[in-house]
Amino acid sequence: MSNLDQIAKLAGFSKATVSRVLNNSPHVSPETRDTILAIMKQLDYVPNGNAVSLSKGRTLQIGMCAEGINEAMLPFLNSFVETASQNGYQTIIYTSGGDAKQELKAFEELRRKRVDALVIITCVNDHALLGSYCKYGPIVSWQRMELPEIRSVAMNQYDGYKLGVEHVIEQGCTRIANVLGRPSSMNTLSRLAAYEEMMKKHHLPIRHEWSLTGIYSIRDGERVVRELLLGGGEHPDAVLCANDLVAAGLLNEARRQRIRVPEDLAIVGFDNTELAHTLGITSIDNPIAAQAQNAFYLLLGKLNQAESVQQKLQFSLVKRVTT
Amino acid sequence: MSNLDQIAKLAGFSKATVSRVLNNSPHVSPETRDTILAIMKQLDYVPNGNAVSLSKGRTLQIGMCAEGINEAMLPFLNSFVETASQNGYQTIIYTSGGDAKQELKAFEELRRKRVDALVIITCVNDHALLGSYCKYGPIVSWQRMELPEIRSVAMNQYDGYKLGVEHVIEQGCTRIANVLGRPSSMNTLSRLAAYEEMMKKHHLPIRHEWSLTGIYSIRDGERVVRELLLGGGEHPDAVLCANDLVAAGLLNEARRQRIRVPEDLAIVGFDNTELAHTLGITSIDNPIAAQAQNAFYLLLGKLNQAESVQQKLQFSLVKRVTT
DNA sequence: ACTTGACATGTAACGCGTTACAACGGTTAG
DNA sequence: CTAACCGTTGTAACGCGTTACATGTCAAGT
Repeated sequence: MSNLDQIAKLAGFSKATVSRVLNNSPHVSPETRDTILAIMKQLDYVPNGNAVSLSKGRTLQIGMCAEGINEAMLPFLNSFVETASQNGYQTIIYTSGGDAKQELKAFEELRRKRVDALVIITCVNDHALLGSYCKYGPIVSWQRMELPEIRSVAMNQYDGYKLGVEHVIEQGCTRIANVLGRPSSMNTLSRLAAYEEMMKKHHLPIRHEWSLTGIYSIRDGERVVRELLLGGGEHPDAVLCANDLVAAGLLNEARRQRIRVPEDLAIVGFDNTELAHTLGITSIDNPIAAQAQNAFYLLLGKLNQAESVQQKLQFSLVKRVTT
Repeated sequence: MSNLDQIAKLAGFSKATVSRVLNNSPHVSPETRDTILAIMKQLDYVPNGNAVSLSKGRTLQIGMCAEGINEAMLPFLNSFVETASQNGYQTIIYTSGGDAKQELKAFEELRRKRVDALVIITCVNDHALLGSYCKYGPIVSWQRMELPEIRSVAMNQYDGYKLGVEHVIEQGCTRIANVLGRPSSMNTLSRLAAYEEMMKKHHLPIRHEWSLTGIYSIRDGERVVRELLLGGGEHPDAVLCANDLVAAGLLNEARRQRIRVPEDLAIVGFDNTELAHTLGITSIDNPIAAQAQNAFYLLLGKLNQAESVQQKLQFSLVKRVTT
């Protein structure tokens, strides 16, 4: 492995000049540049990334912190990685598996200068703890955050959810259930608030036992059918789901149980993923890719780009066969 | 930001001793250790990751190179990231979007010592070019590789595919179609070979126009219905799909076109993902998570673990409602 | 009493680029 | 003819830990 010193000696210049060539400094004569480039090519030289990071004080790496990678976050992940890559940044994935200790390691990497910034997909630790890492570098969250110092690219779920509630009401549904994710998250609270407001507006009854939380996956969605639709007494005639995965599980299990969709049960997903398209699930479109771009530009402090992306950010409802 | 020098001065010891404390060297007296630890805590010190990587000559980071992240690779991705994390390694995602230049950047990161090793999910560049990077660090591929020097954790698709072909023949199908991925990849060739062998064995006709390639996604799967099942003349009565995504698209579009599954058409997926479970697609189970673990241990040169994982590596067929 | 060795700690070089500042030769303005 | 300046290149310190080797101390072994 050759290093900068060797290049300098062979070329007959100082390290500084070689470094200038590497960094495209204008203060190098064309002949010198050519000479040095030739030697570098000859020795098959590339600068050591760690040395560069150490002396420059930045790594061009951004950490992404999540419990695990699932279908729901793929659009965000892909869009973020791509945007970062276009700007010369790489993305490191930290998964915690829901373990706070493990997640903390990701935060520490910011302090240790292994990454220049952090994107938080999910945060298991206390938000205040996360906030205490803000002094080590920029942090942006996809989720809504309680802490003002951590910026978030999440949109107010309130508006999106209202679209869904309004839609099923227009379809003639009156017994509307909610299937939600993390119990006390801002998302869940916003969605519930939207639900209650719309129900009140239309003078429909709010049945709290029809709002389930802690539902995330396909399998969770299947379980919901039993809990919500198979017991005795009255059943909902519409379910708004935490995401399309849940909607898919619900749809599938409902059909297996001979519940007719949408005649007996309307189902609305969230995020409008490929899966919703495939299964024909009505879903609330959430411009996730644009949020990811925003996240990146916010981290870089390039607000202008983020603002220009902002315009794309609004919910819409895509009607398919489940409503 | 405090550094090791400051800790050493404040504690009244040399840098070397402080470093020993950081690295849990046994050659430090307990009192010294306590003193130094106390100072470190007081100054809120953590060692700079880049400096550590530079002097140790390794980063504890592994690069993962793919065209983009999709559902099909999530089990691999998650399993790999988790295994790596348990062993103190982090995973950096490089996506190329199918661009060879972009992919090359990922390879370069190995040479530049930004990552200690590489896992290749898909390789757009010439395999020989990838091979030329072997001298910079360990490389393992998920895909089968033409080059012997690059190890692969892919299983021989031949065996798995045979299960699928045999299964649909047992179900009474005789006009069997293949829907495959990358045209000339080893996977595709193996699968075709398995198909031809089984068809010959059962004296069934091989119709080359029923083997499509370049099909990867849900939408591709939907398209296949038009190409394979809607024209005039004879149609296949079974389709083996490149993966579960394709199977899902195919199933969905087939139903939309009033083709009865499995009566008129049997569908078999590949990989046995969550999606196959959800949609009730018969699928060939591919122990992807175990392959990912293998990949990691191969990279580390810890063959023993890899071998112990090896036992789990065999295909099986999971029958569901599409056959 | 003397060697041998274990243990604790220090010294200094090393890994590899980057960059502030200095220096040198030559040009141009006054 | 000189001061001011530009372009080119070098010097040396810096970013921050790690580690091979050296040194000093004290106890066990003979």
